[in-house]
Amino acid sequence: MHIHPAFRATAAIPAHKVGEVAALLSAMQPAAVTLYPEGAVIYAQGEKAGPLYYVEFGTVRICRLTADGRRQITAFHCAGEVFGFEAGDEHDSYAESVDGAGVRVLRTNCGLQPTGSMLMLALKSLARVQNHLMVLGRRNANERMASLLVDLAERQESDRIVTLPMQRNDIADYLGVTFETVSRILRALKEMGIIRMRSVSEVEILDFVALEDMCE
Amino acid sequence: MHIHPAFRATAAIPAHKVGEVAALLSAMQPAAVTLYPEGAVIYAQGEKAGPLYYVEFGTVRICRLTADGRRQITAFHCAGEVFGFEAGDEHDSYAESVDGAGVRVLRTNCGLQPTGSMLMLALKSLARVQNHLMVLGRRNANERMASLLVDLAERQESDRIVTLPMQRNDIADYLGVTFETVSRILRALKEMGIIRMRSVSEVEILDFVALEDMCE
DNA sequence: CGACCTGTTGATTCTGCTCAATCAACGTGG
DNA sequence: CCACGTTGATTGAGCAGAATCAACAGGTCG
Repeated sequence: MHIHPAFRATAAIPAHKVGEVAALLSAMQPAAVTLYPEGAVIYAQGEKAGPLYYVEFGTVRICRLTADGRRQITAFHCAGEVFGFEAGDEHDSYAESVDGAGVRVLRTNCGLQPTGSMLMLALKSLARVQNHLMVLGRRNANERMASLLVDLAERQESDRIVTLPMQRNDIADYLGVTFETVSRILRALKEMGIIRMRSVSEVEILDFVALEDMCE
Repeated sequence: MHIHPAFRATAAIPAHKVGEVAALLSAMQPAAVTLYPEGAVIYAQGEKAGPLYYVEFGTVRICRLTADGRRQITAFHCAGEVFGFEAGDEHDSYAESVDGAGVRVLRTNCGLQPTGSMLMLALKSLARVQNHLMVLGRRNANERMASLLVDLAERQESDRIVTLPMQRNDIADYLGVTFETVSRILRALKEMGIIRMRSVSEVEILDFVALEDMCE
């Protein structure tokens, strides 16, 4: 990853995501895009919460640690999505750039009344997390990987080629498995003729229906 | 369970829960309490969403099913809590009474602007689910059980006696394990001297610190 | 070139699941 | 009152899936 992220082609923001945040964006006079290089912290655990963040390009991971150092990634956020919701006045998760991400701060001016679109976005986050809860609670490793691939395919609006912006370690901590298991599952999916790796971070989906069947 | 739930003593609503929903309750002219007997469906999957619900007494479970019938309980809601948030216009989870629960419908009159307290409650739900995500993704069976016990202890405002309003099956589907494993873990915790069972649904916590250590 | 990092693969271990038996509590009907 | 069926909980034996430990490959960068 020697090309500076700012100079890479920015992922197009999927059409279905533009509408739902347009109101919020215009209402909040978003600041300029800040560029967070790979691995950079956007906000830390324990930091005072408040503003929301809008992903202009790239990918962001939301993480939480256990006392003994195990990490769980609770969400990835791609271009066009909003993150940073917090119930208390402190972040109990932290956010990092996965691959060099451009992020706008949305000033919510906490005093003002929250807009309906803010509630709607919070509910989107809730739905997404609830869905992931199901995956972690009741799915085996194969199914977990399948659901990530389907999820990314939908977000990237392509059922042929899916790009994995994050590395194996991140996938593992998102799916609640080890990175070795991620490797093995990808191999298994290859041997089943469901996917093909074009490169280490590019998956070609050969049988999308099979993937979907695995996750519902 | 031959005593009709309406005649059982209603659980006191913990003090810390009254404040945060008071505004919402008064703003929404809640309807009368509806009594849902054990196992009754409060809303179904696919049903049109809209109203929120306030738990007056008893416990409610929020569930989701996989295509092949596996169930994940994404949340339990106790007296004083609000549930029913949904991102789309249909419920993609369903809600059932665990033990005979009294529930008020909060009419949100969807057209009106959502109140700040509504957002706040949605964020509380989000935080709770994110926390559970961590439990399912990165904790073993013992730690999962411990976190449920600590959670219930806090909600019931007692670090000595915790009542389990739900049965083993429900606990299992909440923790993402089998009900046999729940039994085994309770035995293990007993043998470690951390808990004692006063009855099948009443846990006496002998070493609260040990439990807390197990879940953070 | 050599050090390092990420990813892959193999061997072994172990946690929790599956299958199954047993038990206790409760309700029903003779 | 007792025999019986049902339901939920407990316990055991064996197994499977994923973790752990370890070796190695390929690419990148100093």
